[in-house]
Amino acid sequence: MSDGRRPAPARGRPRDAGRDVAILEATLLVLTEVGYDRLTIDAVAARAGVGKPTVYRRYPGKAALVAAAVEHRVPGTPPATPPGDLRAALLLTVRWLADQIAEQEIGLLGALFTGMRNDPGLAAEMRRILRRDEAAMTEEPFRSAVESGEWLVPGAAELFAEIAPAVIVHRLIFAGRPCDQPFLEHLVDDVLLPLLQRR
Amino acid sequence: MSDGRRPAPARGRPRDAGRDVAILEATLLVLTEVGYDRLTIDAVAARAGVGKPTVYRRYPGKAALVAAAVEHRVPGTPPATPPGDLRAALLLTVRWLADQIAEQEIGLLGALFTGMRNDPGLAAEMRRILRRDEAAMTEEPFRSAVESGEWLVPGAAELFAEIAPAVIVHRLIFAGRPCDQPFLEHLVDDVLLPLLQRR
DNA sequence: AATTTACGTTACGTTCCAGTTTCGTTTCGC
DNA sequence: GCGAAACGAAACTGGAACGTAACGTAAATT
Repeated sequence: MSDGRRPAPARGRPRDAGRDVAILEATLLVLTEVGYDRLTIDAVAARAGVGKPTVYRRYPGKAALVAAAVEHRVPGTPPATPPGDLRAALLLTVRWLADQIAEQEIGLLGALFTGMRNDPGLAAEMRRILRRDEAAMTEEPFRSAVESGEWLVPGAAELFAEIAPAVIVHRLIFAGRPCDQPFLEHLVDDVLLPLLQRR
Repeated sequence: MSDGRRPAPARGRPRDAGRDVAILEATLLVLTEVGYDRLTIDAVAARAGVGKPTVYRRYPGKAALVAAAVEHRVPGTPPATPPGDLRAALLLTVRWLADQIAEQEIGLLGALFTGMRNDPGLAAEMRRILRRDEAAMTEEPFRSAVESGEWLVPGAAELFAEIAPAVIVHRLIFAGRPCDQPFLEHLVDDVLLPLLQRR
């Protein structure tokens, strides 16, 4: 939404764009490290090598800062999938997805959990980002699959986006178990493939 | 784990069991209302109609209090399912599950998200509770289904417990959309039934 | 009755963090 | 060069919540 940039001051010293990105990247770092509620502006400023007023000059508070940081975040691109082998493509995508969630997104999901209670705007923003990432994620494996002449149930991409992240997050958070290779193969062979290729 | 009860004081005024449950129930109430991190001991004490030292006499801090409250919580019992109609049974169970999660468990999941960062013990405790609840949940519909001579894939109960809560939570939290009737029918017809009856 | 402990109330001191202000310095546009 | 605004450092105020201690009272054991 608002990125903290004013229309046209045009007078006096302009803001340092380098500090802009330093603040956002530091926010993401702190967010993934300690979670949303333990994130403090002081910690972000220190990590960014920046004074605290420099942060407050750009964002009114924690919610806006985190929203801007998540917005700024460039999601990793899913790996290119080999054409002609749907199982391998799904396995590759699911492994990449599990790594992404385990390494980065847990902090974002925690922010979503925490922030949605008091700041619905932040929650909506984060959901928008997550949808964007998921869309980018589901595009690749199914495009190559369809190109290979593979038959898939209609709405396969949506079904995948609905189930795969859910099950992975459920295992990581609620079960507290890692998404190792046997689990991912189970997910692909016993859940995803039967659903996507069902006729 | 520890429920804050001493072995055998046997002398002096005994602790009031009524206050015990009042504290735990107030904790659950506040937890579902404001979430884990915004839960304060003062609020719990006030809600329970109890002095703050009375809480601290029983639990050393927030983590132990929440753990005990979640332990004490009696999970709602899933509705009895009609035999001979697996689809109706699943639909009933899934609807009940969605209501449970939307009404109560979101606070618990938030506590899990928050607590796992600084208090692994609390996280483990909450996972144990969640497993217990899920076990109680999956027991009913599949017992009646098997009794009716319905054929199910081996490990059907585990598969259900792995997928249904995950997809429901994903929709509620990440997508921010309600689990209305069309969604639940989609979940049962397009995901659960095909997987459980696959041969 | 004496003792021991729980209880509520109230009042603390502490810590953490938010958000602001001040000040001296730096960097830009004009 | 001059003014305006950003910058870092630091100090500051205020609030919220923690956890503890002190008091008088209530309830149990012996």
